[in-house]
Amino acid sequence: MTTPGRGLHGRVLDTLGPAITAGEYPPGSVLRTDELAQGFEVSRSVMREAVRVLESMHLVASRRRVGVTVRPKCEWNVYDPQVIRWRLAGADRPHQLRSLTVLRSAIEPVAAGLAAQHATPEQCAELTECALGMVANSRGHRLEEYLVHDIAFHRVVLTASGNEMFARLGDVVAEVLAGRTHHEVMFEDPDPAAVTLHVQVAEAVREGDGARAEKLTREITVGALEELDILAP
Amino acid sequence: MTTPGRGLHGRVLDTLGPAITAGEYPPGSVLRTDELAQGFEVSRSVMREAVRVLESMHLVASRRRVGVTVRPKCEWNVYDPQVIRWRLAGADRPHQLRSLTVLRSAIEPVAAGLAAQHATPEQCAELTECALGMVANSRGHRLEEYLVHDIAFHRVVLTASGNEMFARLGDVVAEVLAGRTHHEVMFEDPDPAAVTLHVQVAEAVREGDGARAEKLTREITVGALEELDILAP
DNA sequence: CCCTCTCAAAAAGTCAGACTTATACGTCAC
DNA sequence: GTGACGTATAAGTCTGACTTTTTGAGAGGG
Repeated sequence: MTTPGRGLHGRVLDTLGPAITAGEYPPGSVLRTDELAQGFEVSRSVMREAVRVLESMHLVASRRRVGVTVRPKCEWNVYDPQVIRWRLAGADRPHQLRSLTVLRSAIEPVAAGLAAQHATPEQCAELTECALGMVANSRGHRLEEYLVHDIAFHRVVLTASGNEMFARLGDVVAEVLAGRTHHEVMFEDPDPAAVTLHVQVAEAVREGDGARAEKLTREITVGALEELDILAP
Repeated sequence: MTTPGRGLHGRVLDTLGPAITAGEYPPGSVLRTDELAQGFEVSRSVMREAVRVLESMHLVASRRRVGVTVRPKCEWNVYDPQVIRWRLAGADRPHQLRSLTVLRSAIEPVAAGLAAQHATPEQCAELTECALGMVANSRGHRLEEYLVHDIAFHRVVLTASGNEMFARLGDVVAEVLAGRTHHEVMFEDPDPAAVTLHVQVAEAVREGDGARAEKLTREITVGALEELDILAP
């Protein structure tokens, strides 16, 4: 994804980050830098850099004379893409997937509404292309090809919204969509109704109809919520 | 806010972070670790730790034989609370405040709807208390006292939603509300209509009326958007 | 003239060891 | 029991030497 082996401290993080986010060390656990360095067979400098990164993610707090203490889950920087990836890779996956899907359901409709106002002609064309790609791969178990276009579609919408906070959620949405295709439901072809909705969103954005784009996107995200059995009776 | 002087590397970040997020180094600029270390009069170890943190925020990328290059704005981890604080403290403030207010307008209504379903009796009580505090301080230039209750109110709503992603936006909303009171409009007493809306949201949540809580919160956020002249004609 | 291959310089990366500083905790006197 | 004091501990800092990767320049050949 990002960069596999970007230095020794990176490889330490690849092990330590998932371990912490998976809850292997309960909140308040104390780690010693020296012991960790020995355990990973790296120098203290390297281990210190790794700890600094974990600290910047608010996963741990380092205090003199005490050690490196694991912070409670509620203090983590849960929007850090790295943290999201670690959690999606671990036992927390289902819970994380639900949280992110709810987040999507709040963001994407608003983003689509803004995209209808701000999208450039190029972005409109790209959007239409993505929607057509989805249609073309919606039958015959072409799940991977469908996924590529689905991800691209939502990424364009978020970018075209013109809001940098929305735009940066493109990677998160990509992870959620990929996760759904690879590990959850979706054994057969995607819901035809969802495909149609994507085409209609592209239309609405092209026509500058923000209200319609928002409403249609809300229907898409409601579908995503229902797939995960997140709904109020 | 967090911890002022948590080590030398922290003090380096306090200078370097704001400088980068303010755009003082254009994207692609190359910094040398050794030169920076000399400039800040710290050892290379300390400077390396600082660079590692900036790297984990995707503000810079470190490559051998090249140096530490500043990444383009669109790649930054803009949800990192530290990055948000740095940007709010710099020249980017107005733009950042708008982005975050739009984000609020997408998140908070949905969060309020969920809070109506999931809020504990304690949270309902706390919410009512906050709303009453806002009413009590809505007249007579008691802006600071009003702000405290306003922040607490929105924090409770986000927490009570039961979604960890929403909950972690409490700090962001606090920054936005504080920013509005301290640096933007709001020279006189807050809008009475907004105060009433908060009281009604507390009611709706207490009664478990998610749809009403969502709708009322949407009115609140629309008001916030209008204050910043963000609206479509 | 252009292309490729080689090589050396440059900057990050790694390591080891010594030293400093803050602080939790135990001890002792009161 | 309460307070002041001292000590052990683990993080923090600094330094200097060494390694590794990568780029860009220059040599050589087509």
